[in-house]
Amino acid sequence: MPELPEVETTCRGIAPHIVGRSVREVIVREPRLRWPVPRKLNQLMSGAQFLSVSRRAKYLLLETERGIVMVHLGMSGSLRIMPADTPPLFHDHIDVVLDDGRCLRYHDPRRFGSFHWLETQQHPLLDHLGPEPLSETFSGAYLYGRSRGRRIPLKQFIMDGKVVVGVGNIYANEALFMAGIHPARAAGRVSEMRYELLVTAIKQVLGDAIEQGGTTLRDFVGGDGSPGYFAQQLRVYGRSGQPCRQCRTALKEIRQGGRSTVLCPQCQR
DNA sequence: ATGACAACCTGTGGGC
DNA sequence: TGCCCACAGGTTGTCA
Repeated sequence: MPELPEVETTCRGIAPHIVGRSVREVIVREPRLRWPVPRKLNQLMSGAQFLSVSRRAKYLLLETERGIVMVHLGMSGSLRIMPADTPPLFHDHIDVVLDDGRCLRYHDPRRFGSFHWLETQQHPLLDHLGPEPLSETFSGAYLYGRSRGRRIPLKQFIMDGKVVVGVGNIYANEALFMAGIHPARAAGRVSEMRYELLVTAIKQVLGDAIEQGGTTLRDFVGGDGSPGYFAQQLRVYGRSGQPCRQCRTALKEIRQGGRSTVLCPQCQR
């Protein structure tokens, strides 16, 4: 479900509901996520007040006065605010019950997501992450420099979190189309000028998707329950075989690193 | 260091 | 209608 825009939408959606609130209790119904959920989460968090909500890569950082809850939504995770007495559905694995009678509920059928407790801002999973795609340091010159000597296909290169975070399969496809570059081109053989175009495209597509509240595929909804509206604007993702919006050529689908890539063989070289 | 690939898990949709 | 396989928005770990 979530790529960076969906995580950012969740971040903005839940923040107003939890900042300033205190934790009444934490209910862990299913601790077997990507990594085991700490058994002591309830003990650690009960009574603590939330100070801020932020995002690093696709991790949500829920800061309390005692420590930070680091949440990843994996492929199918979501966080919603709802009345604490709402009967849990199948796959509603964790409730963070608040002092106002509501709760932050974590739902994740595939259990690829995670909950960590951090005593400080430091964590091994955050150590080797690349720059944020919407930051100043993520530039054409940066990508060009990082790509020299690399033979990896360009799409896999920009989806590598050590290079840049937050570019998932949907938006990698979209950005490469927007920049007019073939996804299978070796990263090390792309010019600096084309990397400038690509970086501009990545920033634009992510920024637009965030503005629209993320891409609704299947049942994604933001923290307040409202759907995202970006799906209707997708240029190539999910449109294999359909005509390119620019040249009407049939879009082609290939597989890269086990993920599907959709491209226009005419517009992307 | 790099790149290829399996692994984690459930749900869904297409083809037969 | 029902069964089986392939695939789905992510990331880590292992191996050559």
